[in-house]
Amino acid sequence: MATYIDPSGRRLDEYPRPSVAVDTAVLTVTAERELAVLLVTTDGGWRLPGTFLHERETLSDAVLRSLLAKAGVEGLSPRQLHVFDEPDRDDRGWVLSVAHRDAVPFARLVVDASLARVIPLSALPPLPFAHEDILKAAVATLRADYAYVPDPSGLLSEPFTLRDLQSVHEAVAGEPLRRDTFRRTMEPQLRATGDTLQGAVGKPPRLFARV
Amino acid sequence: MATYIDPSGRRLDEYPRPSVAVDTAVLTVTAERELAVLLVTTDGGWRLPGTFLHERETLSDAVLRSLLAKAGVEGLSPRQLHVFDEPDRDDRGWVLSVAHRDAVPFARLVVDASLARVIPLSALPPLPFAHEDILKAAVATLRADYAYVPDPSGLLSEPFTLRDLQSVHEAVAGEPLRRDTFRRTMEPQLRATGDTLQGAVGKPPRLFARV
DNA sequence: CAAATAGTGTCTTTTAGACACTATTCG
DNA sequence: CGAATAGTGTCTAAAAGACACTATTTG
Repeated sequence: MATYIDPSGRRLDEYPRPSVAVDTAVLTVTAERELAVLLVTTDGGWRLPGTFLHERETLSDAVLRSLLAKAGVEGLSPRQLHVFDEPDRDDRGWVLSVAHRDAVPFARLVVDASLARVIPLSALPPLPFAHEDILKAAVATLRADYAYVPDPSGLLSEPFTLRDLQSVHEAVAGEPLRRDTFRRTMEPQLRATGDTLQGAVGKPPRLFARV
Repeated sequence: MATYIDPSGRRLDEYPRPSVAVDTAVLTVTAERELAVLLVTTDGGWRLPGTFLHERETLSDAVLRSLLAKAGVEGLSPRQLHVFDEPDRDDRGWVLSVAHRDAVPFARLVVDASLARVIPLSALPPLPFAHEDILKAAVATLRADYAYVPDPSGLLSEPFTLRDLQSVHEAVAGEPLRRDTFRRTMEPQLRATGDTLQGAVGKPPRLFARV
């Protein structure tokens, strides 16, 4: 890559540099089938988990590091949402914050309740300004991902029934979905295991897996 | 916003900081109705225009500064695409590059041909690796924007005929569009000026403006 | 058998695509 | 009038939505 040249001839990588942080909205669906987000608490308030970028670390690695510490979760695949220029004017310095999103099964989030909680979106505490926007963007992208594809983030453990899958999709969408249309959209994208789920009233549902 | 706390108790904003650059794909449609991109030349090669972020400057301002210098264009509204972690391994340091996209009428691009050119996508020279990805993402978002909305980036000067509008949309889409479907999609979103364009063969087309 | 849930057939509505027809101008 | 382009009616195809029916289990 060519060097960026400045009219003054100065080497531009010698200008002052910003601190770079990552903040991540980790979304999940609770056992009660509510869309929820991982929040951490500091100074009595709540915020999305984040950290400063360490030297030569990738953004993705910084996200994973911050989440491993706060939610004991590994193997995520964070997705970038947006860079916030001025995350906070009264902060201690010049900070860029790169917002990320991830989604993970509730069972894989192991949080120390004194540091972090998984909180349903219906019971959200006040968040720092930019964090509300990050959360909105995170939910919007998750909804787009789930609109036509069965559980692309693997929130549901396999095998599952179509009813289970629909309830997860409804939690993500935040609204009820039509049973027949949902089945016709999703079933062709699933693999029937050949088994059925026994033991409940009614016709035993077939079990499916992704791909 | 709460302070980011480190297990070691170190103030994380005292870690080494990356240089932050912006690179922008400025797209336009030429008089020949070809989708084209602004490229700058350095060391005999071509690349997307970019610059390092100056102190306390917003990303958007850095994009505008770099484009004002290279294409004499003002009043853009750059849109973030993605942050590249490792824009170049053999670069002189630790650099994050924030990719942007913008679209501007061809007539407003005033380039010094020895520094920069507007080059149709059909005649693209080799670009640095990440820049090809930026360009792809820029085109994809522009296509999404233009799919159902008449010229949202204002590439066409008003007033215009539906034929003109369609040719711009075809340049963006990279494929021919159906005339009747296109009209039915776009006309309800336009305002007829009440005038027609005189002087050519055939029925004089009505003139429209956005909103 | 009644209740409950799974799974499907089919009609309607909506939207996109295809095609051809009418309308108005220039030369 | 013929050629050219603008604008529209309408049929068809595909997709989404609505609704009700059949199927299979438990108790």
